[in-house]
Amino acid sequence: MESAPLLSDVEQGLYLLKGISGADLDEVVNAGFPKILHPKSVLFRQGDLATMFFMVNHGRLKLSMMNEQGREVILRYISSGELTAAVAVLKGRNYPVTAVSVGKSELIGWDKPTLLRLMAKFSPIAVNMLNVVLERLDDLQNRYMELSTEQVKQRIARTLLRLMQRAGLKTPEGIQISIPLTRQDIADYSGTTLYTVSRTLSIWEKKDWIRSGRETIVITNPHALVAFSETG
Amino acid sequence: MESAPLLSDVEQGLYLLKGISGADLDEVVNAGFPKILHPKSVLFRQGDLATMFFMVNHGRLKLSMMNEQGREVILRYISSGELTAAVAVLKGRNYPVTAVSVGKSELIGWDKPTLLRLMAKFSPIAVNMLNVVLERLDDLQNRYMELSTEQVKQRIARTLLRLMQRAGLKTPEGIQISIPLTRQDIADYSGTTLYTVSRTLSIWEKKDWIRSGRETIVITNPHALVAFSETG
DNA sequence: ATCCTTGTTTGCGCCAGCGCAAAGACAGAA
DNA sequence: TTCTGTCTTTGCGCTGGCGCAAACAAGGAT
Repeated sequence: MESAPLLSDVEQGLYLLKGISGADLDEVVNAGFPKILHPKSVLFRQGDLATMFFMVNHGRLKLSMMNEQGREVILRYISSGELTAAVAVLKGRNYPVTAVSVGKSELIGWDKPTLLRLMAKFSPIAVNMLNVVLERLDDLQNRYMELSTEQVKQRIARTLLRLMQRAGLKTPEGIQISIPLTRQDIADYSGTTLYTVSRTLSIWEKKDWIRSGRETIVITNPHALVAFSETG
Repeated sequence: MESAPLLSDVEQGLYLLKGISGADLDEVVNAGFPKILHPKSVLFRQGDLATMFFMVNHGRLKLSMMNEQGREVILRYISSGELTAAVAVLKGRNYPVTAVSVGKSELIGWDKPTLLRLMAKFSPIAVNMLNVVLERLDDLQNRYMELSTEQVKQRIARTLLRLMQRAGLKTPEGIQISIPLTRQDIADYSGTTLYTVSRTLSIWEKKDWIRSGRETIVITNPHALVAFSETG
């Protein structure tokens, strides 16, 4: 196990830690266990008893579910400052999703007794946790509606735009999605198949809306993609 | 405006009011505004500023969203003791969904200042609100996965089973869903079309799994339906 | 009793999206 | 450099589900 990250390494504006600073922030961070995850390693699995919850300090986690037949559905990618499984730990439930590190990730984990102690001492933590849950419910309601009513191509467009907003990097060519994504990943996020994703991206590439390579997407014409995502 | 419901009329075991009893329960209920809704009348619309939140005392509300093209998606039916829009009010946001009374409903509504006052005075309220949100997120994640990975018939089966669990009444013939539902409603809940719902129900009726009429569904063979919903 | 509105069923044709299969492209390992 | 495993593309055929249209059914209102 590596040493706890330096305080200066802990990202500011974190969701969990919003409203906590100075010595308090120090205390909260030091009460947790630092954890390093290598690419593609599993942090926890859907169905396991939730004993620890985590905040991403650096890197990125993929949160997904599997159905009975083993088909994967990506619910979300989370990055610096975001939380996962806090509620499951608090309630003593099982993890509702599987969390996998995308690249190399650096996390801080807390167990339940620590969480309870910190929540009692630092009131912003409970509030911040509630906000996380609310924001996710809201997001999921919208995606549920999209999945229910929109065509596949439209949903793929929305997926790219969502990922662009959450993980976009400006480049001379356009905005690059900084998460390595296979066609299968995009399909699992959009509720379709890798073949349809591939065909769709090919079309958009010919239209110069995007530029794509192996696990790489650069959005060269966001405006066109937005228009398409809204009108089909 | 009619008078506040008698305390004896307020259902016990309510989600919002769990852990509150006696004079306290009285105080909370009396701080709200009673409201009677006639069948199919709109309580609030998606996009309106959320000024009041509600608890269903008797009856049932349909919570739905519309996409840009006007296609409706049913997110949930809620009944006695369940809450809606508490968070939107608390956060001063817009209602994220539209709420319509199914039959005649009796509600209690509270505004934001009252909510804040009650939350400060009665700590179970905040906890109960959090639990409502969590339960819905959990439910929605599962349905999102189903929508993403399962076939239409399977999803229709799951919809019937969900409604059966939440609104089932035992009858000599089987378990009847006590909500009047059109084929369109079932379609909006399952993410399909009224035609496909009609065809599917016809098939199941021939197999004697269900018995259906105008806005009526009786599940005569729940076991078969469960098996089908899990295996396709 | 009759009309009228709202809901239901089903035939029919269509097509968006699926998924196999096979070939090609890329990147890291050795 | 070559090999190997992973990822991507695209032709092809198929089908689940869509949606129009038209007939039928069930209440409620007058």
